[in-house]
Amino acid sequence: MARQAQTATAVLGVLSIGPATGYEIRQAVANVLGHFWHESFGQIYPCLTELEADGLVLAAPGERANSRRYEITAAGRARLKMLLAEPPSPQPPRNGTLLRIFFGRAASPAELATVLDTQETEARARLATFAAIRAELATEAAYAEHVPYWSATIRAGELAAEAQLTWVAETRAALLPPATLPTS
Amino acid sequence: MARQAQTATAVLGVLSIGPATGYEIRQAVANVLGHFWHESFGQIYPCLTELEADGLVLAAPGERANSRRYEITAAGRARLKMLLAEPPSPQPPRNGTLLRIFFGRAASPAELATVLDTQETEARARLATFAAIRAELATEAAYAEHVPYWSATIRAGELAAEAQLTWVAETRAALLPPATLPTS
DNA sequence: CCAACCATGTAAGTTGTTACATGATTAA
DNA sequence: TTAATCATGTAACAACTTACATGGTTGG
Repeated sequence: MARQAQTATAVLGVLSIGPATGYEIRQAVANVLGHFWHESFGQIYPCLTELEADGLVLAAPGERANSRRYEITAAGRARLKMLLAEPPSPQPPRNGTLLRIFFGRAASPAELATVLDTQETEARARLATFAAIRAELATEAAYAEHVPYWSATIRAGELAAEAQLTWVAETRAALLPPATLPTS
Repeated sequence: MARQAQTATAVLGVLSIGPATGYEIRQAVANVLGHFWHESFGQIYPCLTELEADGLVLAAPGERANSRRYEITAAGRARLKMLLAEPPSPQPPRNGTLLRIFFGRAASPAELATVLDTQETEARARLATFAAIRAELATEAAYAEHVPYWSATIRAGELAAEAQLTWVAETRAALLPPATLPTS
């Protein structure tokens, strides 16, 4: 139960919204949720097999040959509720950018500037993606009950990205010699 | 080179500040840097052995029996500079809290409230820790050259924690029924 | 008909954690 | 003297990724 509990949570969660094939679960995880949670094929299929064996999901033959559409069972919903109530197992921090800044004295200013530029570009790209997702969410009437939760999730990403932009600006001013600024 | 490259960066980075035993490296990583980067014993010792074989660090007998104090070599500094210049390999997102919020419709409001409370407590604790580290940094004259970099790293943590507090407040208002508020 | 996509699954390999084994030193 | 801390290292295990193997379906 401890094993793959986190993957099971994600898979059951997706199925709690509606039936899906393994492929579609992967797609769902790769889209909105993908900005906060990652799963790969190699985990999803074995997990589905296990969940089926435990009676937490049911497989029906899909529209295509060899495809199976999974549905969550009542037991599956109960399990999901349990899993959601468990305290999230913290992922050990591994922030490559901050590792580079922390040991920044051993690097050259040009390298630090690149790190900060990349960080800024990525944060802006994420904000743009979130804006696009929000626009899409507004038109999806079918999932109206879920929208507040999805919106809250996206909001976390937006605030984190904004904090990152603030940090980049502050850090540029603090660590980079003014001469390297492109202005004037 | 790809293998354990990230661990090697952290280990060489610590040694670029001063000589240390494997145990001390672990300590260093567990303290300030530990809020942004994690390494375990099982990685550090084999990594040191490899680095020594590659001539990037030198081992001298330490003060205690069976202890070895490692020093970075010129080649080690050069390698560190290279590693710091490489783009950080992104860690796949696995935010347990956001996973729980995203599927929040399948959970009860009480469980959501707990998740948010935990998030808030953790963020506040982190801010307190960062304040303590800042106070300590101010008194350390020996590492004055590194302080701007360490300070920038801590600042990233502070901004992230503050963003998290903002998010918790917003999300409570958006997702939790007003009746569950403890006020009046 | 061919490319792109839908769809499932496995096997090998890498990475990282945890527990264990061992023992010296220091402070209470 | 006993607990905590310093110190190193390994072995087993768990988690996760990647590449591979396979084949159906749809649209241009």
